[in-house]
Amino acid sequence: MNTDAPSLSRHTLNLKEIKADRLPDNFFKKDTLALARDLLGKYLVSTTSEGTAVGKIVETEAYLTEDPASHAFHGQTKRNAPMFQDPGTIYIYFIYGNHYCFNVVSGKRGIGEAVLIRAVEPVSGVELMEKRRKRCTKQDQISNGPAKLVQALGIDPSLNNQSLLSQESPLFFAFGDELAPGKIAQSPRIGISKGKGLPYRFYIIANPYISNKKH
DNA sequence: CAAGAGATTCTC
DNA sequence: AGAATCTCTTGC
Repeated sequence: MNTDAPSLSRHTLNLKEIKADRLPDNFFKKDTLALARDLLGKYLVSTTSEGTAVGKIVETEAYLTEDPASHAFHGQTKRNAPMFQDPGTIYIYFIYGNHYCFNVVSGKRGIGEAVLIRAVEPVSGVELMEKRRKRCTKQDQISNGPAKLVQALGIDPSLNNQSLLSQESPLFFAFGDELAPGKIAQSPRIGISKGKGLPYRFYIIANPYISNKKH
């Protein structure tokens, strides 16, 4: 029995209601590991000309300063400059010649920390997400990876370095499901070659939409 | 299923 | 050169 099955209310979500539930600015002004954990269960909302799509965050990773796996480890560069902006800044990077991944900047301005959103569970606008992920045939693989969710939600890479906290932002976070404390797990991060031992990945236990069920 | 490799381009 | 990935193919 899957306790994460969609509830009826999810099908009735509309943009106005979700906007009223936006996470406040001070939600992001906390320790980066705490933010990575606290974003689990929250909604990530993306509005485009095609419509609105919403995903519940089920997996995140923290990238800290003094962290060999972080893009910011060797200091500020043109690429990672958004990481050194205020918390709530969008950091989108291009990877492996094909893909984009989405992070929220965390921690104090100037230190270079962020939370990578690794997987979301489709909540609203599911048809739109399926359309954008045309090649994906399996229901639970529409948004179970950092580049997949960018595609599914239609996150525009040109949003890089903009603030999520702005009222006009087409991309923002909102309060979502209450999470029982026992549902959160922590593990090493995925796909990195340095900093492998650090348990900076957070996910919702037994959620079908996490990116890698083995970790 | 699990494992491996190609895709494809930007950054340092 | 190598990358905070995805997809398809191959082989068991």
